[in-house]
Order: sequence, then C-alpha cells, then structure tokens
Amino acid sequence: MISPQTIERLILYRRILERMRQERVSYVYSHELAKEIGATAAQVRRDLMAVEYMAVAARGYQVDALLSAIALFLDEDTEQRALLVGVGHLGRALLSHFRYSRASLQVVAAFDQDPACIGEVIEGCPCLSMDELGAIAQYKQITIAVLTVPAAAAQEVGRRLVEAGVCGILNFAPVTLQVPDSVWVENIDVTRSLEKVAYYSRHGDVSASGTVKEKSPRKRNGN
Amino acid sequence: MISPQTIERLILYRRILERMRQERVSYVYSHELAKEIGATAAQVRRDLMAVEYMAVAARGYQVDALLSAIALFLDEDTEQRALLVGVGHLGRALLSHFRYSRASLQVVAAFDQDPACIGEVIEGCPCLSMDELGAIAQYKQITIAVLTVPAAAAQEVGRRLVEAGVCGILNFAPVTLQVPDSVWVENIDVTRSLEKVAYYSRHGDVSASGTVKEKSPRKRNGN
DNA sequence: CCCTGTGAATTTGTTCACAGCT
DNA sequence: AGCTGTGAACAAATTCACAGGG
Repeated sequence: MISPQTIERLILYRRILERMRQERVSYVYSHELAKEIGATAAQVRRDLMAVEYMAVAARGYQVDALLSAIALFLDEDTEQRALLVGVGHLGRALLSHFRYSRASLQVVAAFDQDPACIGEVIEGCPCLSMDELGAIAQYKQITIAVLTVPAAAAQEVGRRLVEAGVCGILNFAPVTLQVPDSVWVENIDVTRSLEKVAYYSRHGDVSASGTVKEKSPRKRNGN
Repeated sequence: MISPQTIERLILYRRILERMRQERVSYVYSHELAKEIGATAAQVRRDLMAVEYMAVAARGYQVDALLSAIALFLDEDTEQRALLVGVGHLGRALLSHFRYSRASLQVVAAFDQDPACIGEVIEGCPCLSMDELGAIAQYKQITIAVLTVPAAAAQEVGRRLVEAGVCGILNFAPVTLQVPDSVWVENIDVTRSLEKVAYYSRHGDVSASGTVKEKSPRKRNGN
C-alpha cells in the first residue's frame, strides 16, 4: 500500500505540473520538483515510482506524460461528489474555496440544521435540510463529506454520514470521530495547528544545532 | 528534540484534560487518553515522557497535575500574540474561530490590502492597512502569523512577515513558502486534504486486508 | 556528463514486553 | 491485579549511493 505522505506529495506534484503545462514547460527534473515542494530529489523519484511512468533518461520527466500518469493514479477521471454539513462561517468560506477546485471533485450540496439558511444557494450550492441528507447522498451517490459543524454535533452527524454511505470525511471539528474502519477520516484542526505554530515559533530552528548535513526542509503540514 | 507528532498529541491531551477537569474527573489512565485520540496506550505513555510528570502507580495520571505539566511544557503561561493577513472569507471565518481560543494565544490584528475593509473591526479584531504591518508587529511583539491571502500574494507577504520579526506562520495558501530556517511554517491546504480524502475514500480500508493484528486507528491529520 | 531508478543504509516513529510499584 | 516507564524490537519513511542510460 502506498503511504499517505506520498499521496499528499503526488497531489502537490500534480498541481505544480498543471502550472508548468500552462507555462509550456515540457521537461522537468526531479530536483526542480523537489525545490518546489521543499523536499529532496531522491524523495521525488521515490514518490514517482508509485505512478506508472518513467523519465526520459538525462532529460527528466516529460510534463504532459507525467501529469497524465499521476492523474490516472489518483483517478482524476473518476467523478466524485462531496457534500458539506455545517453552513457557518467556516462552511461558507470553504464552499467558495472549493468552488474552483477540480471539475472531477465538486461539492454539490450543503446541509444545516438551522432553518434560516435552508433554501439559500451559496456559491452555486443549494443549502438543504438535514432531514434530506440520507436521501440526497444516496440519490446523488455522494461518497465524500466535509464536516464543519460545532464539536458537540460532530460525532452524531458523522454517524449519519456513514449511514448515508459516505466513506471519506474531511473533519474540521476538534473531535476524534468514531467511525468504522472502512471510512477514511482526515482531520483539519485549525486551533491545534495554531498552537503547534506557537510552540515551534519558540522551540523551533532545529537546523541551527548539531550537524548541519544538508539543506534542511523546515516545512510541515496538517497531517 | 521532540517530534512534531508528539507535540500535536500533547495539544490534544491538553484539550481532553481540560474537559475532564471541568467534569471533575481526577484520575485518568493512559488507555483512556489513547481511546480519546485514537492511539495506543503505549503511545500515550511514550508521549508523556516528554513532560515532567509521573503517574501515581496503579491509579493513573492525576488530571490537574498532568494538565499543569503539559501546559508548562507547551509554555501556556508565555503570552503570544498572532496577526492575520488576508481578510477574505476564510480569514474572517478563522477570526471568529480563534476568538475563543486560549487566552495566552490571541489574534490581535488583521491586515488586508483592500482599503474597503480597513478600519473595520471583525470579531473584536481591528483590520489595518498592510503598510502598518511592520510597525504593529514590532510594537506589539507579534511572533506568529496566519496567512490567508491568495496564492499569488503568499510568498511576498510571507517575506514581509519574516522581515517584521514573525517566526511562525500558519499558511493556508497552496504554496510552498520560501523562508529562512529559523521560521516555522505549518501548512493547511484544504484543497489538498479534500483530494486526499477523495483518494482514500476509494483506495482506503487497509484493515480489511492482510494480517489484522490489533485495533487499527484509521485517523489522519493535516500534517 | 548529468540525469534516473532502486537496493541498501539510515533515521524516525511506534509498539512490544516486562520489571517495578501500589 | 492492573497500572506505568522504558529498553529493545519493530515498522515506516527518508536518504545515500551507485549502476545504467542517452
């Protein structure tokens, strides 16, 4: 099985390659990609072993071909629809954020328990009642959910999502969701991340001490 | 040096212990904390070796004392102020999100380049002009920044932040910031996270295959 | 030459397993 | 008995280092 870290980086490579294609770049070296994401060239080459494509020796990777290979690997062509639950400040911000994400991965419905926002259309996305969640999810074959409800409601909503057939959840609530093993949960916890930055802004700078062997990355992600 | 993963989990333990204290729980076992965060008891005990506190044998950890020890370790008492740059949808949502974060870590100023929102007060936080960024950061001794500007502006704003003395950045722009080694960057890339969920919602469920040895966690985080 | 792909080494993170305490 | 702290084993992820190719 292929590691989550590698998947994250493949998603980054795809994004960079898309930009390069627009800029009419035709070939790229592993060390150039490495520079872009703040990693080593060896790391890039190791990651790219996962996709079915090999570089043209001594000329690097052909941008178009590599892009297709990564897209194929990540199943870009498989259409996937997502729903969002919790139309608060964060939910709304994310709806506009995701509006311009890739065509094969769209947020098609929003849900909230507050009657005030039901019927509203936010960023082209209709806001519906929680009662309709199960029916809509099944009818539209939605497999992914973005969860932006208050912490207290998260577990219960999570349960309902799984019941409705969702098997991937992007959870913004600061709660460890209890879900079956078949469901993938990705947590984004902005408060925790801010606290982590606070910690490392004081205790950071590893690279200053000890053996400075090579260029130090000093980058992190949420995951 | 202490690993980022451990720091993340310590932040979670703190949050859970705070809740327990409110609920008047006085002792807690490592396996109970483990359950809460979806990890193993051994992991919890290993993490807690970092802080200066030992359990009462056979009775577990004393909630109050452990909480103090973790807080001390994470320097809860050291006041830290943060600023936010980029008062768009996401920036505003985060300002209200952080409003009720811990008292020792507050967002005290917001900045945007758009004159329309300058002077506005959002969630108790004044919105100022980018021109004042350096002066305010220095005057208020701000060391942390939340970056919610469009991708195209992120690198330039990042540079200015570092110039102003910021040494920790929580970056929401889908860009790899180039900063000195002394600056800690934590990335939250919501689009990438959604794409990752999309991937694993199809290719997930590791636990179904091979040797299922013990309870599988099936949780992830942004970083 | 300067690149890639990859086995081997290394580093980092997690889990096992058990002595020691109450 | 049932817990913790921790050395030792293990697993995962990254980096080294080098053969092979245009």
